[in-house]
Amino acid sequence: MEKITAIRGFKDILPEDSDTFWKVETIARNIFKSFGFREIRVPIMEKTELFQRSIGETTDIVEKEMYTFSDRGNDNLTLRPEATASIIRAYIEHNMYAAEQITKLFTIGPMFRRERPQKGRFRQFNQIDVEMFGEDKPQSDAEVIFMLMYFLNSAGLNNLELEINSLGCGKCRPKFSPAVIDFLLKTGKGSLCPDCERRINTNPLRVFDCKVETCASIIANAPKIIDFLCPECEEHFSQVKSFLNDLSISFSINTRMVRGLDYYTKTAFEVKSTVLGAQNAVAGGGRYNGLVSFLGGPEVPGIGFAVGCERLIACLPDENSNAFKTDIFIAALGKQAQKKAFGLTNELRRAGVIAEMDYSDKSLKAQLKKADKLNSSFACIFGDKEIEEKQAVLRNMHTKEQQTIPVDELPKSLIKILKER
RNA sequence: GUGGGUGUAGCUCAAUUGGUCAGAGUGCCGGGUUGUGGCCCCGGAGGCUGAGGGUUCAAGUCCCUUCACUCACCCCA
Repeated sequence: MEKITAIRGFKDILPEDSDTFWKVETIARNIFKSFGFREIRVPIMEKTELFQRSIGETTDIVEKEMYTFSDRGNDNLTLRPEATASIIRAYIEHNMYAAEQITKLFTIGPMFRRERPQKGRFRQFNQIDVEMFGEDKPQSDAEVIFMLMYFLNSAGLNNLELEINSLGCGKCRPKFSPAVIDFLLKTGKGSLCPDCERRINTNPLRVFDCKVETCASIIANAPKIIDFLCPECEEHFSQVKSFLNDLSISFSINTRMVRGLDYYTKTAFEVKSTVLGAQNAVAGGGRYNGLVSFLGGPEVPGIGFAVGCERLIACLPDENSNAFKTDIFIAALGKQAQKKAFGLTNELRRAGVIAEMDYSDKSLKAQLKKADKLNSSFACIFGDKEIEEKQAVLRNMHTKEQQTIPVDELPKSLIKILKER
């Protein structure tokens, strides 16, 4: 029989790693809460149209990475490649903008992108996603970035680089794009890499991101977005920088950072780790002031970011040994003891004690071996003999010290000892 | 989608120019006398050498195909 394996790029998160995910998510929830963000859980699938409209028809995500299919009712559906679109959809659908001026939301869960897997990149991966609606003040940009950095540091990340940029708005971008295209056609024609030649027509701003050396050297002299910002965007950007400085957040300005999704305006930012390899972006985000209305909602500004959980965990120093610990192992010897121990073990568990036993009536030696393997702090030796003498033995597995406990006080005194240690 | 690397016991890896090559360590199970774990010693289970085809007297070892994993490009978290 041929064995069935998981889908390519889809990973099982095994118990050892699951603990780490749990820790990271808990830190996120607690920190976000203190900034006033509340959790929203949105579906994993949406109508394809939602992503096409929000992310942009010509982006790589929409063009070739989405898991899109028709279901049995011929509805055109897509497994979400990111969370922002779904959250905005929910925000509009439930008229959340009417209930309050500012809405702060976050969600945690899996995203799907059909890319070629590599280090730090999977087809199903988890993101922690944060969105804030209704506020356009530069403080909010700084607040969100500050919260992100605070979270990443709290999760245990150290070697991080924060890069920010401004992408302008609907007023300044139309002036900038033609300037870039013009420059590329004049200066770069023929010397750009094939990908960039193509980008001139499809998405000229992306040329800025190219890593090919010849392209990079050409682009070094290209017009910069920040030189084209309208007075409003310029003021906003300088305020953001100023507030970040006030919050002691160090950053660098990357005028070539453009980000892959079409909807960003004004502030864009990215957090990179130096220890990850090629896929070094741990988190990224930005402002998207036109998107809510573009998706059918009111004119409400928004800003948000996403953190890649797998990438975050990948750059965590791997000291955390998530060894499973057991409080007590009940070593039952004999038929009668087995029967009573079964009740005892479950009684202990009901009291919140991590208790284990063995059902096969093995030798005491084998059972203690098992207790040791389970990383048990204590072993309770509980045989027919102990029942006879009405005294069970409690063995401390670290110190080897043993004490006797009256059998008829059994669950109670064990719970007491274990809770008080 | 494109390119490179890799695929041998649960895990990490060995197997001279194709010729007893199917191994080691670790892990797992058991034992080292009567009811006391970790160390040590001994024993045991466990592999159609990723899959399919070909060359050969003979193939983990060569060739082809395929699948998977992995790294990089592309793009992004």
